[in-house]
Amino acid sequence: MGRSPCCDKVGLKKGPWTPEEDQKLLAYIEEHGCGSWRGLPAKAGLQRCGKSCRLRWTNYLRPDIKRGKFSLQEEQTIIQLHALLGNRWSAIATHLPKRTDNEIKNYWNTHLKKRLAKMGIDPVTHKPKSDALLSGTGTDAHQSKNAANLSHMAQWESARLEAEARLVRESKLRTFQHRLGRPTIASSASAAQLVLKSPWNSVSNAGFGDLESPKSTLTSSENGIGPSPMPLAEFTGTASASSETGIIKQEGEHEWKGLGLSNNSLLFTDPTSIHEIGNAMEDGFINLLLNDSTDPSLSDSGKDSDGNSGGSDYHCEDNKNYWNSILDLVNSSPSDSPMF
DNA sequence: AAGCGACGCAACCGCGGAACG
DNA sequence: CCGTTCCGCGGTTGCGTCGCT
Repeated sequence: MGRSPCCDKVGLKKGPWTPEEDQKLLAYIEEHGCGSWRGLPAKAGLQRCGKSCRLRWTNYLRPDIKRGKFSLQEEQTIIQLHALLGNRWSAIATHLPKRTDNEIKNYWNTHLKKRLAKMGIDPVTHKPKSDALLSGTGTDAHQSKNAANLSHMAQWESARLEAEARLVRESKLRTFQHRLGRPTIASSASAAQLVLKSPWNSVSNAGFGDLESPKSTLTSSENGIGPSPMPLAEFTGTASASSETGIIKQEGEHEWKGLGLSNNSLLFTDPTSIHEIGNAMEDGFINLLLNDSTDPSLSDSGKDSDGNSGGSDYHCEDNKNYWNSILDLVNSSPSDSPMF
């Protein structure tokens, strides 16, 4: 249908932004808000296209951006959400207060992806590389059915998170504009508690008894009150090299150490335990789908910190724990942070 | 001290889809 | 319903910085 360019290519500046340009953009947005990006540059006196202005604002100038090193908890959150969502950086960003999707994407590509690769984990599938190869050979009908179910649930969860992300963004925008004295169109989502449920919520009594429903409760940031992000993992910092596991830890990297699941935290017993992530991503769902899962001891809250109950149950437990931790993660409100 | 490659981050590009007339 | 415009997302690139030789 023919698409006009986002801006006239001639006469528009490209490349790094100067402090003067930043100041102009900031001043304009503080004055008028960021309504139409297309018309903004001309009004703000900038020789840039609207796209460039939007990018500069969202990735750099926004006052609610935290810059600098990612915390361990943030790293863990990114990895877990990436396992769930894939390269949906904007959705991931909504669960990381004050981080932009671009920053998360860059951090993933430059740090986390390499780190997982070093640990023998496919950063795309979050499965151990050997398993990733094997997974393509499965011909069993039962297995493929389970995989389809897994995929289906993951798709729903993904779609739900995207919807959440949109609502959070809208809420943040309204908050900012409200603070600028320009209240925008009222939305039913504003200041309201939003509850989005995944479809399998409704079948929890028919086989997902112990699976904490991936229900999200979003509270608008306008009230400025919200629960603190739950701790997700426990790390112990170390700069030592681990020749046994083949993992070379660099300065600033951390050994992922844990003791099982405790108080909504996913804990790894050793660096190799992260290999369980891949299995958990697939097997966790499959187990949940296949098992009766009515054992109340499988719920997060009652989980023993030992986690080494042994035998095949051990894998099963870990997988459930892993998936529950991800669901817990996405259940935590992304809007708990004071955005402005 | 200079050269060179690796790395990290900011910014750009193209596409998909929502919104609107 | 269709065509057009605009926004936002994800992938990619380019350039500055750092560290090694």
